[in-house]
Amino acid sequence: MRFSKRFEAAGGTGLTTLRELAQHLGLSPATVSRALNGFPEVGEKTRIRVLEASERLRYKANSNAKRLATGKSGMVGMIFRSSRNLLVDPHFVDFLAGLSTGLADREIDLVIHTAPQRELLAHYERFVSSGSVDGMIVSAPELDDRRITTLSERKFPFVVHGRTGDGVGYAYFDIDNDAAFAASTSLLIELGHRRIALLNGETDLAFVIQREAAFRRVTAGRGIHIPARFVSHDLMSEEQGFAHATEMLSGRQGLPPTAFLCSSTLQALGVIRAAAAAGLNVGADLSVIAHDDVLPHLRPEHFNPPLTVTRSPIRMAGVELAEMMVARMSGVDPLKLQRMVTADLIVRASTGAAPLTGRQAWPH
Amino acid sequence: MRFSKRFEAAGGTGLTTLRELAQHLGLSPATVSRALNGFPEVGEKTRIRVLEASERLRYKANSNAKRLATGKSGMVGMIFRSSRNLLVDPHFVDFLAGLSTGLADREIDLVIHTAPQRELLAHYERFVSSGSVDGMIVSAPELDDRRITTLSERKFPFVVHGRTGDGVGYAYFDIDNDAAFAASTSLLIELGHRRIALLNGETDLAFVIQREAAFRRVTAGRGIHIPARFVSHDLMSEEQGFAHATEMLSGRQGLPPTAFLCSSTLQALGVIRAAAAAGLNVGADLSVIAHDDVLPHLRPEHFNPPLTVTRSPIRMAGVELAEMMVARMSGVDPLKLQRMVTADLIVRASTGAAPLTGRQAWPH
DNA sequence: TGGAAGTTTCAAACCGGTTTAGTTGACTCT
DNA sequence: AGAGTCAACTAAACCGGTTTGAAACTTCCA
Repeated sequence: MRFSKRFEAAGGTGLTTLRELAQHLGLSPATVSRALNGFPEVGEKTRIRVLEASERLRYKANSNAKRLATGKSGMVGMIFRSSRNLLVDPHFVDFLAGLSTGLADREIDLVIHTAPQRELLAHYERFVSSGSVDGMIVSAPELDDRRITTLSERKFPFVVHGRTGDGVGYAYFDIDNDAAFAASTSLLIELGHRRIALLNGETDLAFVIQREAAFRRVTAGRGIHIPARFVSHDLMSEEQGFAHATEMLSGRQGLPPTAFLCSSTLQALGVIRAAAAAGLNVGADLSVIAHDDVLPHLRPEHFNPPLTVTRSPIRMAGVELAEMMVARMSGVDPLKLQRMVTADLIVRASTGAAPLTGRQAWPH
Repeated sequence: MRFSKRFEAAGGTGLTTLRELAQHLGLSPATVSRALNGFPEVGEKTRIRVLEASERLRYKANSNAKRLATGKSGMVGMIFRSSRNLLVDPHFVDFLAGLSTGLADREIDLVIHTAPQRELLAHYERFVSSGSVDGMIVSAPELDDRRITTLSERKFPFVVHGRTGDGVGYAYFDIDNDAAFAASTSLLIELGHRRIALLNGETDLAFVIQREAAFRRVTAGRGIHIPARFVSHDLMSEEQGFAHATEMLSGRQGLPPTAFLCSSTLQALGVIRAAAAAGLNVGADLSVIAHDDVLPHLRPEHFNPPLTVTRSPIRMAGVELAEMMVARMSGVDPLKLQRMVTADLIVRASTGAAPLTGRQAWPH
């Protein structure tokens, strides 16, 4: 038997180790390590010898040994709750795509971990204090997010996509949800709409609450009352958009809305389908606006009619957060790593003057 | 100063170590390690003492030390080429979603790594022989895929989504592309179509070649000639589908096709848009079939008209491959881990009898 | 009562790198 | 010539777990 039982059990791969390489060269492991890692205190000819031999013997440093010795993993992590399953949400997945390419540019790998809701925080703690990763990415925060408080307490580097509020102490990248939804709402009101519906996301998410607050502030400011049945909280999918729009347009509960404001282009797609089913003409009988996260294969400019949107690529957010994550890991003050971008309002054919019946004030 | 310089540099976190925990309990590290890992040779009262103390002191084993000692990482990896950027492709991303949830069920993490095309194989080698991961997932293989040969040579556990051919020696999960596209093609021919176009994916991918081979075999078998301009190879996106369909329908190069066979529902969406622009009625003037990978927010049954498809959820492939990966890592013979599923043909309103002009044989 | 067998526990080696704290030898300065 | 400086290299400690091989303590039986 060539290898000891212990060696086999330990997953011994029979690959070249640093010690073997050093022995082969008649050098100490220390020197070889330094030569390979580009430290200055190695002679030029020695370095070349080492690099050549390492190439020839196909030496690859054991990454786990390296991580143990340096205390750095070269990876950042992300944890999903298996219940809610963010991985089904295309917005989220597209963010992930941006993130991983952004990290790759900096030679950092992304570790994806999934845990059930009730164990979520425990997994965060384990991930953080086991040294698996050098930083964490938090996405879709809730208004009072315990992941964020946990990571902050542990003083572990992390960045957030979205933010729980103003004046927070962590690094984040977010769009100005308030400005975007205020602008959309104002546009609809200026077009004469008074019965405006909001198809929003699930209630506990911070951005959902922020968007809704803007919507309610602007409508209230113009003296417009929004009945409860005009606001829905649900998955931001085509199906749910269709279902809620169909219900609202049916008029079963009272006059239907003349305009829909959607948190996502998927929901808008559902609204358009519901409008078609109801024989309504989008852009004339009914106006639709959505926030556009720029999903790669869902182009609101190709909808029929082309969709009015507030636009901000979610993939870009991923790329930016990758950069922030790296900065954060190297100790940059989180307060200097807070970025909020405005989403541009792009007016297309899906919005138009409110039909006359829609201009009447809502009976209180 | 509480900690040594060395300690700080090594990322010393001030967290409880196994040795500290052992000292605290008046036991040896060996016993504590065994107690925590459920080995039988530990007294019951001792085990309870250890577990309680570990809980109380919030002990979390350092994962890198564990990995070094055991030679197992508990992670599997996936490498993307940054150039082609599979991460833009929703099919691929949805596969990833299935994969990561499937792996999570088995407590395995997924590591995502990105590398430029020309360094791709080197990164595979480094990933594999540095012990970073216990297994690799290969997606979208080419017909003669060097990633597969490299991994095979290294005898490293891996599974493939798709397959390079018949009688291969590695573990894979694939849909029966041949049967699916043969069935679609046959359906169109039986409906009287003779001028059939194929909108396919990028040329070098194995499934693209397999699908096209089936298409050509069935048409040729019925004596139908397919001119080169009726077959396109491109990204499987809505835009490209629209562009190719528009060009083919323009009739600039000769009679337009009366039917389109698409490798993806996205392309079909583009074809439908092109048909509308050309004033053609899908289902009557023009038939469209696509393969449906069941992207969560792109439901061909909601297209207008509802789309005839061959259907096989790509997300499920991810889940299945996760299971296979685990089996493969624990040494199961790869030949026992080969699975091919058939895609069901679901006929909807987008296919219909060929218009009379379409029934004429193609002039050779 | 002595010894075999079985159960718990421990000291030390090990995984494969990195880093500290020197040592060696050549060169410079006075 | 002797002290001081500097470049190049090394031995050994270290990161924090796991596992081997042996020792200590019980228990059981002749």
